[in-house]
Amino acid sequence: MFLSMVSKIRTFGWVQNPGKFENLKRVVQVFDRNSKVHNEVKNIKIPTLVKESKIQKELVAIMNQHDLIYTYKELVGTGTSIRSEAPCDAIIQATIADQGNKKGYIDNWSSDGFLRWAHALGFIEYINKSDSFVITDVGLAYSKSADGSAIEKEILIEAISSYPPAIRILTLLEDGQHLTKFDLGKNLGFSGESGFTSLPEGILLDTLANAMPKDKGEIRNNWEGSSDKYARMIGGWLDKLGLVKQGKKEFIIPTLGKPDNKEFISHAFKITGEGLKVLRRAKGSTKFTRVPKRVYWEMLATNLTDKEYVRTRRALILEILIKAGSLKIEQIQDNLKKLGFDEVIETIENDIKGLINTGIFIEIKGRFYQLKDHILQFVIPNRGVTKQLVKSELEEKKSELRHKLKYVPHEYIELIEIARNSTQDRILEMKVMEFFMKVYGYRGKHLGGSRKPDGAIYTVGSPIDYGVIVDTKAYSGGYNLPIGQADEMQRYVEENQTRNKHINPNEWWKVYPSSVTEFKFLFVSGHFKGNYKAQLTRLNHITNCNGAVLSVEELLIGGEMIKAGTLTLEEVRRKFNNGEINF
DNA sequence: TCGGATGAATCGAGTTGAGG
DNA sequence: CCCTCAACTCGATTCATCCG
Repeated sequence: MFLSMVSKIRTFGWVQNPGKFENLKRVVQVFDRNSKVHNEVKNIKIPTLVKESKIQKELVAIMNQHDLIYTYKELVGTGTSIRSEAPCDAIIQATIADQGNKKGYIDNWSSDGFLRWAHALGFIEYINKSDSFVITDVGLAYSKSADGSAIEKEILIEAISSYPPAIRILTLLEDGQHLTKFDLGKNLGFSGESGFTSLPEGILLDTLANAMPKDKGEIRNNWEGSSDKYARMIGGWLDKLGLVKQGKKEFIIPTLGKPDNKEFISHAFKITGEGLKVLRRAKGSTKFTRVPKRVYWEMLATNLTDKEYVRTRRALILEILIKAGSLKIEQIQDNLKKLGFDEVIETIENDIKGLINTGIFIEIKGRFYQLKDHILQFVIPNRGVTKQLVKSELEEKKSELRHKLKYVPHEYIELIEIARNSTQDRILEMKVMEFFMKVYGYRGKHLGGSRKPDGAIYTVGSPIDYGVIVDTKAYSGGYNLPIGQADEMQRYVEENQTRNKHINPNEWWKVYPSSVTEFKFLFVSGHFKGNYKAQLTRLNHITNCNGAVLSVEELLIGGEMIKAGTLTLEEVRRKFNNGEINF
């Protein structure tokens, strides 16, 4: 590994859209001047699809160069705000037809996906300083292999064997289990952190079981985190190569009056015999017989606020492990500190778990960590001394919590980040409900959907059993509890008081058993600001019901105290005083 | 369902314009 | 008039679910 100056920070290694190997091959062949596809794209596709003549001429000209080196921009191009109207302005866009062949080309995001795919499999190589790509020897061999030939398949299997996330999926399936994309997604990459969202399967199945039949298809289609999607796509590739077999998985999820109710998830996978063989070879019996793994700095975090810092930290941990045989966690910590990264042990452990979940074999024996893989050399970009990598406040807070929380599973620490990301509302909603049930020990349900609160929880066997109507909100700047949201809560509290089917036919309040007679309301978000207090007081006066707001950080701390036995749900009950709950 | 498709959040380079 | 630097603009990048 060596440092290199760069200007662009890109993301590689995690592929969202592409699924067809035929299209992958076309993309690789664009880099092979002797291929048919190269000529087709240059002479037919680009001239007909790229309307802007300046761009058209430029793209044809670079495809006519002697050495085919394309920049990211030339390959991927750009989009517009109304994406379906974005003009074709790049090579990969023109190389692949869209679904239904309406426009004749794909958009920049899918083009980016194909680029990442070809790069992840080692068919093209990234040149940092010019932000461009060239074909590799393996890529050229793939390009030249006959379609559908044994050689082609061999090349693809070899390539996927050195792509860590694919090996991770095979490893998770190794003992023959039938796992869904959610099982896999939860254990893939830096799962849980921003950029690696995974939906809690239990909550999803429960929501599915309790949904109206007409809504089930939509839930099954649309409820999917990024990690779940990565898992689904990798599973799909492996299925095509015969290494896993995709088949739906059924679950018995009892609902009210239907104790044997069945639900299914279509995206589930089992390893095949051939898959096991490939996995054994990828693992090898010694470091030297293992298939070398392609790891990139650009895949060590994706959507994180602090991705540059975190990627470099993770890359350095890997580098430390590559250089040493076997190290204690404290030794890794010391080494990192010498490199300017002062981190608590739990952060390093968390990073190593993420590296393992990315498909890198790191053995943990007692207190010792040892890298079992042969990692191909990769570049850690260096943005120069002017831009020092500094830990952000958010990273600081997360590492503090990693240190503090002994009982709460650390995957929940990412709620701190998720709660600030307004695009992750659904994940936050589901995870918070899961947390209340799994960690606090409340009973209840994630509800969601129209005219229902996000969740309803309650106690059983407390001195005074009570129910809480929960609303969550992911918000970047601090949540001020706008009046619209408060009004919505007012409606839920009142619906629960009157319980009139004609007012709300979905009767969401049926979650609460008759033993629960006291109710609270609660808003959960990253942090609160503005006049949330006035809204809480107003709600309390109108509904005669006590409520509160709860920050995600306090949610975690409360969960820790419950697990440690220093807080009870009865004590939590007394904290609903129309203000912010602090433990 | 499969294989992308979509609107949007965010980030950072470039532009503007107030202050000196 | 020219320089500095923060505020703001706008295009590029990357989701996190969505969907024909």
